[in-house]
Amino acid sequence: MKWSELSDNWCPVARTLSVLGDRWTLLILRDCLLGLSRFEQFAESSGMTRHILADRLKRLVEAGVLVRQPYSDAPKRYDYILTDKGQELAPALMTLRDWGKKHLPVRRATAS
Amino acid sequence: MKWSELSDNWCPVARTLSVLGDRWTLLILRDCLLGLSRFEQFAESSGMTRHILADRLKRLVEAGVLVRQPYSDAPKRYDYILTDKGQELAPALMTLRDWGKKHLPVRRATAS
DNA sequence: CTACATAGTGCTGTTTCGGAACTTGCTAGG
DNA sequence: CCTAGCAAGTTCCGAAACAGCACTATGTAG
Repeated sequence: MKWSELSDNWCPVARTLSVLGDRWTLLILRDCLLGLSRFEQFAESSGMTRHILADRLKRLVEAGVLVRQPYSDAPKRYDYILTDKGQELAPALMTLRDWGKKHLPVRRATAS
Repeated sequence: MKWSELSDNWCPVARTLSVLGDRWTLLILRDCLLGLSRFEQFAESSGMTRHILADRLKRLVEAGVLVRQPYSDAPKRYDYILTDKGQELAPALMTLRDWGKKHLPVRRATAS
């Protein structure tokens, strides 16, 4: 089965994953919840390629999870802001964060 | 950045996603929470290819999210069972389920 | 006119994935 | 013994997705 066919699945979990179940999308949502809103910020924070980032942002806007708000007219520039719909995913991210903190400690020392 | 490099990320969300952030893994977890435990059951329920399924199950066992318990000696056969660590992901799946129910209604009529 | 900043696109080679067939180990039937 | 069937993978190949880097578009500053 192709991934794209999941959007009409009987299972709401599967439908949700058809929107944000790929490798990078949830990372973008994390950044949004951290307050980031611009292309270059997402690119730097997540480390994903600009190519994929552009695609994911477009999909998230189409899905109504983000909105694209102009913050500059001169060179057309946009902020990507979470909608209420997107905000409602915060609890899931929290759970994933707590799970990672508890079960996946960093292996390489990062503390000085 | 490659996906595999995410496992040492400073962010616990990123580390969690390095384990279960790909297209099919959360669907396997869903099936586990629904009570499925065998290869063929996962394959049929999720619709993913056996190839990918075998790989994901292996990863989840390595990550300690599932355990592989023999249920037959004669032809060696195994159940894949959620560990406590895996059970702790249930709240995240619930959130995704509720979000899907609320925001992603099925487009094709499935009710009779 | 050059340099810089933001937000993407295009191109190319590498990975991963989808689909179907094949393998392995064992049981059941003829 | 020979064939069929089941469960759990594994192999192979073509297709899709991805990583990395360069390049474009639009505007500002010097």
